[in-house]
Amino acid sequence: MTDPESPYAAIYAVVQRIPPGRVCTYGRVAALAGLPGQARLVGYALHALLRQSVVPWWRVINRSGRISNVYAADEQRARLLAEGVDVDETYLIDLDRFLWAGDDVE
DNA sequence: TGTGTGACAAGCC
DNA sequence: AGGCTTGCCACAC
Repeated sequence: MTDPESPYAAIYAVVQRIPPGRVCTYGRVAALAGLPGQARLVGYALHALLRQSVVPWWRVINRSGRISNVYAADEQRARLLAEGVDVDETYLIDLDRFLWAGDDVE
């Protein structure tokens, strides 16, 4: 996040738009950020946010509705539970209830 | 400068 | 339905 023109800025902006108690998938965030199919970039960008709590990176999960984060999966699950998101012991999340389509706020 | 890898997604078998 | 393969971009060595 060195240049505002960098795709990372768009990713961060989208993640910040995710309402509390709601989660979003990498692909969804990527699409909203203007990077269709480039979900890997989202994961890579969020990887650098682990130190910065200015962005709710914990609200971003994979397409399977699970936390693939091997670096802070425990912390992410705790944060989601604090947000009101029901996270299973196997890091499974109900996308049908907590998935944010992005149409809540424009 | 070039090769390999990564918090993924979609397609195919 | 579930598992395997390919594509994509940016960054580390």
